[in-house]
Amino acid sequence: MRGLGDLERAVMEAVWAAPGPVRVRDVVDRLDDRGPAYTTVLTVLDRLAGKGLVSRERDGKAWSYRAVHDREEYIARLMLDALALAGSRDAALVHFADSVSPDEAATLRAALREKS
Amino acid sequence: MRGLGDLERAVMEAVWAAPGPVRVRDVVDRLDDRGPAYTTVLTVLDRLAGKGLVSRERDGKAWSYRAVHDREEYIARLMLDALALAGSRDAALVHFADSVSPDEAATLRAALREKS
DNA sequence: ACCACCTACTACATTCCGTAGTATGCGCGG
DNA sequence: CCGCGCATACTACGGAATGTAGTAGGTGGT
Repeated sequence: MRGLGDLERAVMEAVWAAPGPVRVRDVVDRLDDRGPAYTTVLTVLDRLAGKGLVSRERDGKAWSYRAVHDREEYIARLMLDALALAGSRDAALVHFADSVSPDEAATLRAALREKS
Repeated sequence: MRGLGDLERAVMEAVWAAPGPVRVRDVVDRLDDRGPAYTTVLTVLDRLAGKGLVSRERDGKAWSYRAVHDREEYIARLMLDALALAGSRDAALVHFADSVSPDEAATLRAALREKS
C-alpha cells in the first residue's frame, strides 16, 4: 500500500488524537486549519476505511470511525515495509541503528532487552 | 517524497547492483525480464535524477548514472522518514523493536553496541 | 410537514508513474 | 564527406491515487 496523502494523514492524525471513536463532524472540526468540506472528509474517511486503516460503526444516525491500529503501530508497520525493500535487511538495520539519536538508541536497546 | 514506483525501484536495483556507474543501455539489459523500451528507462533515470537518487556524469557520448546513496542507506532513510511521522518516536521504536525477528534483533543490538 | 444534518454516489482536476514515440545530434565506417 | 546507428531531449498519453466537493436523498426532531 502506497503511503497516505497529506489530507489522509491529517485525517488519521485527527482520528488518533481523539480518545474514542469520532464522527465526521469531529474530524472536520479538528481540521479547521485546512477547512475541508464535510463531504471531503467523509470521502477521505471512506477511503481510509477501504484501506483498512479505520473501521466504521453506527453511532445513532451517524457513523463513527475508529483507528484500527494505533499510531505507533502504524508507524512501526511503515518502517517494516521499508525494511522489506532492503536487499540485506541486516545491513539496512545497521545503517538505521547508526542514524538514530542517542536517546532513541537507548529506547531501542531497552525495548530489545524486554523482547527476548 | 513519495515512495518509488515499481519500475523506478527496479531501475534503482539495477543501478545498485552494478559495481560502478551505469549507462542507460546497461540498465535496459539488466531489466530484460520487464523489457522496457530504451526511452522508458531513460525517462525513469531522468526522474530518479530529479529526485536526487542518482547523479549523471558524462561517459563519452552517453551519460552514466550512479546511485547517490547506497541501497541500505536509502532504506535506512525510508525508515527514518516513517519514524518522523510518529507522534512519539520512542513509542514507535518500541513497537518496531517488538516486530523484528530474533535475528534482526540481534543485529540491531550489535549495531547499537558498536554505536556508542 | 419541514428543517437540519447525515450519507451514498458521482465528478473533476492534479500529480505520479509506466510507457514510449519523435526529433535531433554526433561519431565512425565506407 | 556523408549516412547509419546509437544516444539524448522533449513531448505525450493513459491509468491510478488523491484532494476536493456537489447533489440527491433519507431520517429524526419539533
